[in-house]
Amino acid sequence: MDKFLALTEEKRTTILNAALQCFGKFGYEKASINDIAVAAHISKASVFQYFGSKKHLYIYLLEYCKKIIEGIFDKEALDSQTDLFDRIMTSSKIEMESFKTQPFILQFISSVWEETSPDVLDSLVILTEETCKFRNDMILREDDALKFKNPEDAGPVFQMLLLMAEGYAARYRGADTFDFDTVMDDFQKNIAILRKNFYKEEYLK
Amino acid sequence: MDKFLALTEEKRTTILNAALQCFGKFGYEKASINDIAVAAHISKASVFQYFGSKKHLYIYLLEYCKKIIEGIFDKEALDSQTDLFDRIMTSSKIEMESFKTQPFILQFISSVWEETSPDVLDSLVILTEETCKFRNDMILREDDALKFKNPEDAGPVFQMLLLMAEGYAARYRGADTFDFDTVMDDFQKNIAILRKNFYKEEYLK
DNA sequence: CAACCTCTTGACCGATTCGGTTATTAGTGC
DNA sequence: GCACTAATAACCGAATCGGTCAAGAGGTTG
Repeated sequence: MDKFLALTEEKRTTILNAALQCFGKFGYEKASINDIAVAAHISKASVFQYFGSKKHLYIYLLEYCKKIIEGIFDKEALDSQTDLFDRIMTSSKIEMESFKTQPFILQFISSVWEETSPDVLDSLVILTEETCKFRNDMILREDDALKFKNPEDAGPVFQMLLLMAEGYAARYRGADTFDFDTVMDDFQKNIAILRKNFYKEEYLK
Repeated sequence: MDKFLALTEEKRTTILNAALQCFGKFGYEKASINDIAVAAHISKASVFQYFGSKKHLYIYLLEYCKKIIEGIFDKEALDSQTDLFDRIMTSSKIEMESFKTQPFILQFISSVWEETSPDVLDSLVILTEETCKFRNDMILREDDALKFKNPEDAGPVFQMLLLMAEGYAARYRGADTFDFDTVMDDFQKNIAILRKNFYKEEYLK
C-alpha cells in the first residue's frame, strides 16, 4: 500500500473514487477488480500492485471512509450548541460539502450496511461503528421541544427531517451529476417553512 | 413462457420474487440466472425452460410490473377527489398494500431507472413510462393551497412528503422483513402533524 | 551509450462462473 | 408396466474471476 501512497493525489482520488463507486453500486462480491480498473483508467495489475488483494482494497476503503467521517464529525462537534433546525442545517451543510469532493462515498457507506459477503463481514464494523457515532451526535435534545407550539411534535418533525435527508440521498444515488447547492437551498427552504409553522411565535427571530 | 404459466401461482410468485430481488439488487448484468435459481429454490435449467433466456425473463418482469402498477393506478384514480393529505395518504396506503404481497417490486422498479446494460436498454421504456404516469397522477392541485395558512407552503410541503416517501423506501430497501403497518402508522402520524400545523383553523375538522 | 531502477501493464494462470443445452431422471396418469 | 411430462444433473464453450509475472516504457545515473 506504500506503492499506492507514492502516487499523486489526483491519481489516488481517481482510483479511490472508482473503487468506491463500483463497490457501492455492486457490493463486494459482484464488483470485480476489472470493473474498478476500467473505471479508474488503469490496468487490473496496477490495482493488485497497489493494494495486494481485493479484500485489502475493500478494507482500505472502509478505513478511508472512517477517517473522512471522523474529520466531518470533529468539525461538526464544534458548533453543536445551537437551535435544532440550525443544527440540522449546519451539519447537513458540512456533510454535503465534504461529499462534494468525494461523490461516491455516500453510496459506498450505505452499501456497507447491506453487505453480506463472508469475506469482509468481520471488517464492516470499522465503518458501521463510525457512522453510528455520527448519527447519534446530532440527536434531538430535551430543550428543543420547548420551542414548539406542541412540544410533542418535536420528535416526529426531527424524524421527518432525517427521512427527508434519506430521500435526498436516495434520489441522487447513482446520479452522475448532482447540484449540491441547489439541493441544499431546497433543504434550507423546507427547514425554514417547518420552523415557521411549528415554532411558537416568540422563537421566530 | 406457456410452460411458466402452467405452474401453480405459489411457485410462480416465488420465482418472480426471486428474479425481482436479484435484478433489483444487482442490476441486469451482475445478476446471474444461477443467483435467481438458488433464490427461487429451483434449478438453473428450469429458469431457461420457463423463460428461454435471461433477456426474456427481464422483459417479462418489466411487463409484469407494468401490469401491477396499472392495477394500482386504476384503483387509485377512483377516489382522487379528496383533500391533499387524504389523497397522499390513501394512495400511499394502496401502494403499500399492493407491495405487501410483492415485496421486491419496489427495489426492482427503482433499479430499472439506473439500468445501463445495452442488452435491455431498449426495453426499459416498458416500465419507466408507466411509473411516470403513476407519479403524475397524484400531483398537487390548485385548490389544495387555499387550505394552508400560507398558501405558498403547499408546494414545498407536498415535495417534502414525496421526499419522505422516498426516504422510507430507501430505509427499508433490501431489508428482509418490513412491517408495513408500523410504517404506515408512522407516516399517517406525520401527515396528521403537518396538517395540524399548516392548515388554517377552519379546515381542521 | 550502457547500466540501472521504478512503475505500469499485456499476457497469462488455474479456477470458477457465465448463459444456454441436453440427456437422464423422477413423478404422474392410465 | 408403459407412456408422457416436468424438473434437473451434468455438461458445453466462452467469458470472467482474483491473482501473478515477466516484458517493456521512461527516467536517472555513470
